[in-house]
Amino acid sequence: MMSAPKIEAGLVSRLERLSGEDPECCVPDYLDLSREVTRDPRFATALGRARALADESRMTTVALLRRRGELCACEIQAALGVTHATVSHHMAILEDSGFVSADRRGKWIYYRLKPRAQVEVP
Amino acid sequence: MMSAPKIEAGLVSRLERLSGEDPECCVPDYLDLSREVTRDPRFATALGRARALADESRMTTVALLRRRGELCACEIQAALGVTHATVSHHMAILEDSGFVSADRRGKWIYYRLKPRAQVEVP
DNA sequence: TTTTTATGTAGACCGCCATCTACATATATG
DNA sequence: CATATATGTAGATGGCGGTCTACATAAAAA
Repeated sequence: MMSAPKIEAGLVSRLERLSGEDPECCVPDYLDLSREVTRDPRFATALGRARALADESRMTTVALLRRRGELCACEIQAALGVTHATVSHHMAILEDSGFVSADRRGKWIYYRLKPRAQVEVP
Repeated sequence: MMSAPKIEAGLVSRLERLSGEDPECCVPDYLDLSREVTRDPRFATALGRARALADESRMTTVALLRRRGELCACEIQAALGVTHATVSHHMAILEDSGFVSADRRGKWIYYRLKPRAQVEVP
């Protein structure tokens, strides 16, 4: 959304007309309002968490962890049917977004869900 | 996740060993467990909702609707700084995933949030 | 009706990301 | 130590999706 597309002249004139015909009608600078929202640190967090769940493998992993409580990487690999490299990739994303915590016990690394495994829009 | 990668022989043997050495230890067929989870209709719904929020433009739109209550497409266009075609694309996704409802009043289509604008893993 | 405004649709482009292979690192075991 | 197992990392690749332009449709205004 960071490119610089053309805003139709009609839209601009309508906004100007709106703000002109009724002083009580607050027509904000929509772009600024948007920027204010996205500047909120919670916005980046929420977006990261949504992205983390927006993948079938990761959503499956979280769903499985909800049921099994704890799974090691190799069990997740078996469940997803992917390579261990892919599992490692996914678990890093789930850790970074705060969904899971990792706990190494010997050769194995066990993952479990952190509280509140959901996404809320700020 | 639907390709058919190679599962290392070591993983298979470990699972076999695990299930062998302790009859109480339930080592499920992980792939089947995964399939059971993803077959749940709520899984597809949750995944669709996560995907819907996993985009900066749409997350911004939902956040703005939470603050403003109601916005027409052209206002959303101004806020996002994209073309109307892009807005139309995004709003269709937000409608399909159940986040927003549309209400046509004259030339304008106003969008508002439906209750429970969040994503929960089934 | 003709024109303008608001939104939808179709198709193309392009960057991002999920996945893989190959190699590296960590841990345990012989 | 050497070997086997478990996981991490780097780089390549292919497909999905966000965005655009161009055209189509809906609704109001002239």
